[in-house]
Formats: sequence, structure tokens, C-alpha cells
Amino acid sequence: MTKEQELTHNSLPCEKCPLRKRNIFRDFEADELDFVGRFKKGDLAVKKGATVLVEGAHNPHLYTVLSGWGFRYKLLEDGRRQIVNYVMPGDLVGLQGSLLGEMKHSVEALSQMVLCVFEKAELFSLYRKFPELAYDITWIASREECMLDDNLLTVGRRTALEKVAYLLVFILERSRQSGLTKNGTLSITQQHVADTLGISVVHTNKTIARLMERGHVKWEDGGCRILNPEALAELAGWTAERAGKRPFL
Amino acid sequence: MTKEQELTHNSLPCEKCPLRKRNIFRDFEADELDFVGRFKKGDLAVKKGATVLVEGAHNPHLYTVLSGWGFRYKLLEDGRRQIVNYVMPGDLVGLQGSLLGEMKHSVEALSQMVLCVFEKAELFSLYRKFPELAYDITWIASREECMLDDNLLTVGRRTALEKVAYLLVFILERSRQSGLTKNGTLSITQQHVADTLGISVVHTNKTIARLMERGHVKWEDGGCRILNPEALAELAGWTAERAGKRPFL
DNA sequence: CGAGTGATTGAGGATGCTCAAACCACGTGG
DNA sequence: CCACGTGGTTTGAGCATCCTCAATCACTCG
Repeated sequence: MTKEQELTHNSLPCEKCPLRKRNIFRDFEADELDFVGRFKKGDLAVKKGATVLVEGAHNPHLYTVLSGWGFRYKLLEDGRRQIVNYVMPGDLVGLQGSLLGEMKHSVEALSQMVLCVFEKAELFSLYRKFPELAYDITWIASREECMLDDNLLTVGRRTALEKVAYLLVFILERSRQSGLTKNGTLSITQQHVADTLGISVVHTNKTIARLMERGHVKWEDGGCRILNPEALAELAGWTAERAGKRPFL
Repeated sequence: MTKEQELTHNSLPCEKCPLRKRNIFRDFEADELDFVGRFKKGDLAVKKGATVLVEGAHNPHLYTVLSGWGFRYKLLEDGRRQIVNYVMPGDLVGLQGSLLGEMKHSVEALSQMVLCVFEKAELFSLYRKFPELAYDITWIASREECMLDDNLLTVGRRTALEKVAYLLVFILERSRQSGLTKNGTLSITQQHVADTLGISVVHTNKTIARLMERGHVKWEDGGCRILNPEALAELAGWTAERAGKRPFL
């Protein structure tokens, strides 16, 4: 545990979980809530820029993001970095590590984050006692897979302009759904955009400049304000899907 | 059901499943085998080039690949194609569709394939009765996620030469593990390679030519023979991991 | 033989890269 | 209050990679 991380024990009981209030998340039955409450081992608060999980580690924990956001990434030996996806409130972090034994990617915080800590050793007992929750976990994993498919399509086959447009609407939409943003501003760096899309920072910058000329976005004090999400969606060939209730935890 | 597909009912009982003999797959308990046997609705045989599943469809089924292989892909409106991953014996196909409601990608056969057909409506009863199998399914989904992360790293951050090298060892290794290949030949088209790696066919061809000059691979009668997997792995910065037993079905 | 599929080649150009420098906002410490 | 360092953005120049277009070739199949 580095100094950027701090674990507090059950400071936040599940009944008062801030995510439960948000209506995109499904409701729990009383017994489920009770079980998850005991499954939960505490909260983990990490600072912006801190590494939450590192590739290769054998972490005994599994997390759900309660607030803030971050990104999952992989590195090549020479330092080239690929951001693989972003994690936001309600997302499960570290499931791969739980099942496959070892983390295959790292996670870093893009803002102050609070994570709900679970013991991965107890995961199977959840499967035994609460098939509904087990099903939910698989659902969450499938959704992640789905996002990865999309990202792959973007990185592989879209042009730079389409890529940036895609990424920005994608992140904006998710952050709205998870209740991360109200004002449409994303505190993200052009380096992150570049590393997500597989292009260089310089070219990313020039591409963003084109979007700014068109008045679709604005880059300000270390973040991105999206002025015209519809135009970006149009450029990216992206269509929002109405979000039904979804499971978490 | 198109004419390229043909469904036969329980022509192959689970006790005689060819995958069960392969020692990379985990053994079933008698009751599990019994349940899966009833969960199975039949075999689906598809011809090379046939579409197994299409994006947007609401398919009532879920499959496990028994023999042959294929690929999952997504299309952009103007026809640009991104191959997202390959499916091989033991892989689950259509799980996303089962959970999320609608297929988000298509699947096409690269060879004659036989798939084991399940009813997705019964998936939840599997979760209720056999937590071990439920856990297995999540494990499989996590493994898929892990492969996608790797593919994203490749497409986003590796050079063309590294990309081709990576893809070839990746596929070869998987096909060996799943018992698809013994002789190290992959029947795949350069167009597929291009669409997997996010580069054009022409450039793919020139890149493969470079690998051929070095004597690492050989392209012959509509397929690829890998002469020096170690050299490719070296180029790609890829390290094989010893494969433990893994679940399926 | 003719059609179809996939591999191969060349030419010319667009896209995106690296390098390098400058710029800007910010926080720190003298 | 200013000098300085830092992290992130912006710009320009020159070049490598990769693309498109178009033609050709090898092979198979009806």
C-alpha cells in the first residue's frame, strides 16, 4: 500500500452506498444487500495519478469504483502505453486478476477515487449463495468485453478525427450515466487521448485543434469541454443507446 | 438458418465430446456432465465462409465451438471491417448476446465448424444449480477480455512488423492449445490479417514479405506456415505462458 | 477457357511520426 | 514579488509509414 492509498474499514455501509441512489443501477434485495455488506471489506481512497493496480501483481482484492475515475492500461517493454479502457463508478476493477490469478494490466486514477474493497477469496461463495449476483458479475464482464470490441474497432479502423470524436462522446456518455459529470467537462490529458487511440500526442493535438475550429469541443484548464456531443457522435458514426438499469457490485 | 448451416439434434452426446479428451480442458463431475448434457440442444455445423452470428440479431442460442475456427468482427457503415478476435474449440460464442440482449458483433467461419448449441434462456438455471459452471463461464469471459486487451495493445501501439508477428504467434499458440493444428499451418487470408491489425492488405502483404525474407514464415496455398515461432515471439515481444487446465462449456 | 479469389508489385500521395522548440499556467521557494 | 521548474499544450519542419489505386499474376474451379 503506497502512501497515495488509504484504506478505511467500512466507513461507508452498503445501505448508504451513493451508487444505490442513482437510478441506472438496479436495486438489491435485502438479503443481497446484506451479503454484499459482509463481502465488503472497506473503502480504498486513492489520489489522482496514483496507481491502483499493477500488471503482474497478485492482489487479494477486487474493487468496485464508488467515485472518481481512472484508466486501465498496458505497457510494452520500451514504454509504449496503450490505454485499454476507462473505469467509472459502478465498474468492477480487478476481476481478471481474481479469476486468472494475475493482473494483466494496470489501473491508474485520473481523479481522486474511492473504491469499495472485496476479498477475491470470497468470490466463489458469492457464486454459491447468490446466483443472481453471479449472473450480474458475468453481465458486467460482458459489457466490458463489448466496450473493448468497440474500442478495437475505433483504434483499428477509424481515422484520427473519427477516433477523437468517438472517444470523447464515449467517455462523456459513460461519465454521465455513472454520474461522474454534470457539466460536460472531462479532466483528461491529450496524452491519455493519444494513448487510448494509438496515435501520437502531436497528432492528437492537431486533430483536437480541428475539432476546436469547428466549435465541437474546447480544451481548457487541463480538461476537455464538449460543446457539441451530437456533432461528435455524427463524426464518429456513433449512436447512443438508451441505458436500461444495470447491475453493479 | 441459412443453407450453409445445419442443425442436428444431439448427434454427439457430451460424454463423447471430443474436447473432453484434450487435457488442457478441466474434467467435469458426473452431475455437471449430466446437466450440461441436458443443457445442450444439438450440434450446429457451418461451412467455411458462412456467417454464424450476425450483429444486431437476437439469437436464442449460445454456443461452444467443438471443432474448426472462425472470427468475431465488427463493421463500420462504409464497410471497414475490424476483426476483434478469433474463436477456437472450447470457446464460448454468443455470451454477450445472451446477457446484453443483442449481438454486438458478427461471427464468421474460417473453416468448417461444428458448434454445440445451448438455449440462452436456460443459462440462468445453470447459474442457480451449478455455481462452479457459472464461475467457469465468468472465467471464460475474463480470458476473452484479457485477449482483447492484448489485441488492443497490438493494434494501438505495435509497429506493422510487430503486429503481424504478434498475430501469427498468438493464433498459432491458441490453435495448438485447442488442438486445431498439429502441423503449424493456419488457413487464413492476408485480408484477415489486415483487418485484425488495422492495416491495409497491401501493406500487410509487404510486411509479410519481410517476414518471409527472414525465413520466419511461408505463405502457401491459401494459408500460412510458421517456420520460426520463437523469432516471431521475439519480434512481437511476446512470451508464451504455460497453459494450465481451463474450463469450457 | 473464363471467372473468381487471393497474392504481389509499383507509383504517388496522405496520414501520422519524431524531433525540437516555444509557450502557458501553475506552484514553489528564495 | 520574482525566478524557476514542471506538466501540459501548441507549432513547425522533415521524414517514415502506411494508404489508395491500379495492374498483374498464380491458382482453382466449373
